[in-house]
Amino acid sequence: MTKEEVIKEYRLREILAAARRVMARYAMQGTTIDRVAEEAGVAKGTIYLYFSSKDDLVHAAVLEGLREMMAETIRSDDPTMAPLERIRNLILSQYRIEASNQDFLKTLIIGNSLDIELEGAPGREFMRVYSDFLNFIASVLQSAIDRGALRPIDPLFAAFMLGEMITGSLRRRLLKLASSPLEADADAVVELFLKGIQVIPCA
Amino acid sequence: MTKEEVIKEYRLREILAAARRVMARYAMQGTTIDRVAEEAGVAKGTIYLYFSSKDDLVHAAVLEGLREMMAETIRSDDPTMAPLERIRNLILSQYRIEASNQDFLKTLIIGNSLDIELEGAPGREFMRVYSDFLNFIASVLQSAIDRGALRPIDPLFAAFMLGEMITGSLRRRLLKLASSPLEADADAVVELFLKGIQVIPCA
DNA sequence: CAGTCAACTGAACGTACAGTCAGTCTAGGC
DNA sequence: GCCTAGACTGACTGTACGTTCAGTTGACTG
Repeated sequence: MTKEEVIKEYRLREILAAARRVMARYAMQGTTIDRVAEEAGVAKGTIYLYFSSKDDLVHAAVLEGLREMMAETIRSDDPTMAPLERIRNLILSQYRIEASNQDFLKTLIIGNSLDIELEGAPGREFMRVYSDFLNFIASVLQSAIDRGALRPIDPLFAAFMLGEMITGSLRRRLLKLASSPLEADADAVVELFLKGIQVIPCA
Repeated sequence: MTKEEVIKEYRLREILAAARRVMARYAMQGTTIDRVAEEAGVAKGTIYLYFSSKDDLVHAAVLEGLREMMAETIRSDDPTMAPLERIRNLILSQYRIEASNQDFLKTLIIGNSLDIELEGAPGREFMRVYSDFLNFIASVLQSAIDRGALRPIDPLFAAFMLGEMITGSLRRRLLKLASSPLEADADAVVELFLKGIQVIPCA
């Protein structure tokens, strides 16, 4: 990589990071090119040297954020753990990761959000990244099923619902409907996901 | 109520209904006062006789939509049912209701969404309505706990998570990640909520 | 040191809308 | 049948913001 390429790469990162900070601070509506340019310390026009449009920039920034979070979750996986422990560990990790990105996530899961067309290149890109992640979680669940630790539930369904439960639990915090410590919250999700709410009958 | 009041009330309903149709069709970004006016068959200025701003209109329309759906769920409740049957019935009802409003909900749960400040009058109004609903669901769960059908879980937590699971399941459909028949989907949520995914050990 | 070129700048442009208001219409009272 | 109040209209205004592009900068070359 030449020196110029390094600088360009650095600028790109800087603009993406600035975009995410602006999104976290001003929500989607308040995210303007002017603000991102100011935050990144570049002129408005410069942004258009790196991104073809505002949508392009926003999509890239969000995608990057999600990708990082998913990668971090996957990195925290330890395949040598016992199945249930492994799942519990993944849930706690993702919970922690989502919580530490809550300013960024806030603009995605409460208040205003993305304007994305499911059909269309960016939408498909999102779905591809997300599906990869779901497949990873599903494979972990599947291996637990194979080992007899889980009921033979559809692993993709369970993976999706698990994500929704974690995000939902975070949303509950952001809506100020929960004030319990983070760990207690995460444990409650683990418990609910594994055991449900019904009184456990004798199998 | 005088004749004029009846007419004004009718206009108000018409504008709110038009706003919801426009939201469902064009998503939040594409919802303009011009479009709502055209859809309602009134002039732009007329809308400002009934609502003080675009935000005011949008908030009122969304609130009305949510209120109706919640009321319909509550109406479907039958307190004489056995606890688990009663919960199952509520889940299936809400699932059906959400599914039949999916065009409207789509703009709220995927793609772009509301720009609402949690503090501030509209935000507090939303939370009040939503909390009422959660309290209702929680009371149903509590009565099942009292009867020994459910584990002694925090009922407000469970009520919230249940809502997230149902909405999440609908989101999965909207994202085209599920194509199973609606009933099968709803049943899977019931099952997951009640029993979790773990193999049921002998109590 | 002059010349070249790509990166960068930010004033200016165009547009899409929210919101306004002078004017029109109509129903009901006198 | 005229008058008035207030509901309604829609052309117009103001503005915020995405996008552009003519000009500037500065690093490298010969």
